[in-house]
Amino acid sequence: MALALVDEIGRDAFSMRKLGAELGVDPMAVYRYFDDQEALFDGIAEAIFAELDVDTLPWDGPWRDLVEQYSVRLRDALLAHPHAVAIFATRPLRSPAAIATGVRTVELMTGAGFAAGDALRILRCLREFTVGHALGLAVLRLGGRRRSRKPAPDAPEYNLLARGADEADDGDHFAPGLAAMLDGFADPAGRSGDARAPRPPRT
Amino acid sequence: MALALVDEIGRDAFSMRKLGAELGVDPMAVYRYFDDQEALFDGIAEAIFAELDVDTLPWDGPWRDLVEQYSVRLRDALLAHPHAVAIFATRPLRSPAAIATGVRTVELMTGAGFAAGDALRILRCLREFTVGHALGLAVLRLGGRRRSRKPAPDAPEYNLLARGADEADDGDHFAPGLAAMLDGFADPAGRSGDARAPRPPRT
DNA sequence: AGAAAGAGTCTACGCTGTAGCCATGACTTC
DNA sequence: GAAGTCATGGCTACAGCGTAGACTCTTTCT
Repeated sequence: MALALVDEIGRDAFSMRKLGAELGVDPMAVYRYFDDQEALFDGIAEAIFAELDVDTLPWDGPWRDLVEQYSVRLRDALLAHPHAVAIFATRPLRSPAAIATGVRTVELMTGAGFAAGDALRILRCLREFTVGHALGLAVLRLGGRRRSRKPAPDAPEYNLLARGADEADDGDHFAPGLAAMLDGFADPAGRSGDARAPRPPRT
Repeated sequence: MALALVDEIGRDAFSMRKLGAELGVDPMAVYRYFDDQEALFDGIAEAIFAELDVDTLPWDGPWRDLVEQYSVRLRDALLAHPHAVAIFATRPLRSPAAIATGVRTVELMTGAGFAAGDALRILRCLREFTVGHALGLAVLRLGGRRRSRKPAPDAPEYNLLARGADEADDGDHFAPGLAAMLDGFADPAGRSGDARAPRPPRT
């Protein structure tokens, strides 16, 4: 499986020839099933999307729970394949399954009173934040090269950034960020109203 | 200039040899200045960051204006180089200039009452959303291949997603998303009133 | 004067994506 | 059974890639 090989050796080291070798098959045989490497990467993106298992999302609950769950699952699925996040992030993903999920979500949100355009805007924001987060985190975790060499707490150049980095883990801002964005969308005028899921306390 | 060449022919078509040809120089000459292609791409990312011209940001105003301006400028700079967005998004950017900007921003936010860790979390969220947005948009705009073939409004398969896409342009959700996230961070308890008051100290 | 450093060039190696053509076996249609 | 079609995989070959290593030429420092 192409995704597994990318997970193992990374996107840069990946090649059609190695994929063929992994499958015990001539490299050119892969081209029977995919037009070219781009198409194969499209398949990888779809495979990651399939791991979301969108059917088991809380489709019957409030829209906020649904999109929050969706975002968390997407994040987790992406971080499970750090070497493939960039592949996922750099293509549109117009597979029927993805489109169907999008339609279903917009339907649910229009049912909750959103205009279709507004619903789509919110979903795009969430997706972009989630993908951006996963990509940034994957890059950080993989980028083994020269590590950040953060100054020690008693060093003179120990600045606020370093202290902030000590206080904040690399990935623990996703849930707060997601909640903040949803809060902002749910309550755009600052008025409190109907559905406001209780936010998990930060830290 | 490497960035200009990437802008022109795209990242995939880019090669050290073509860069050398563009500069009217032997391809290997580039290796005098950059260890390898990765280091050169690091330089491209730094060049994009330099275009932000962070010194002219509203450093004397409220933190929210600052980070909002910063995000908008980052988005604009990235979208000005659609072929290079993926390059920017897939490396950590630890240049001195970028670190100094981060330190300065965190300083301003702690001055406004934030804990350093919380400030850093907020900045990370904004950066990830911004980069994710620019990347998604660049991919959409460049991905010429099979266009989306959205169904016509009177076609039977004209669904809510298509209607949403008609109502919402590709890129017009960035400002609302940014505002929503900032609203959410400024008013984390969901209570209306004097927004943008930082949270009481954590733990 | 010589030494050292910097800049650019040339060659070569192992790797890449993939076009084109051929071999094989299974299945369909007479 | 015979003949044709089709899916699958193998092999070869080509143009291009990143870059290691050794070389030359020019400028600057002592």
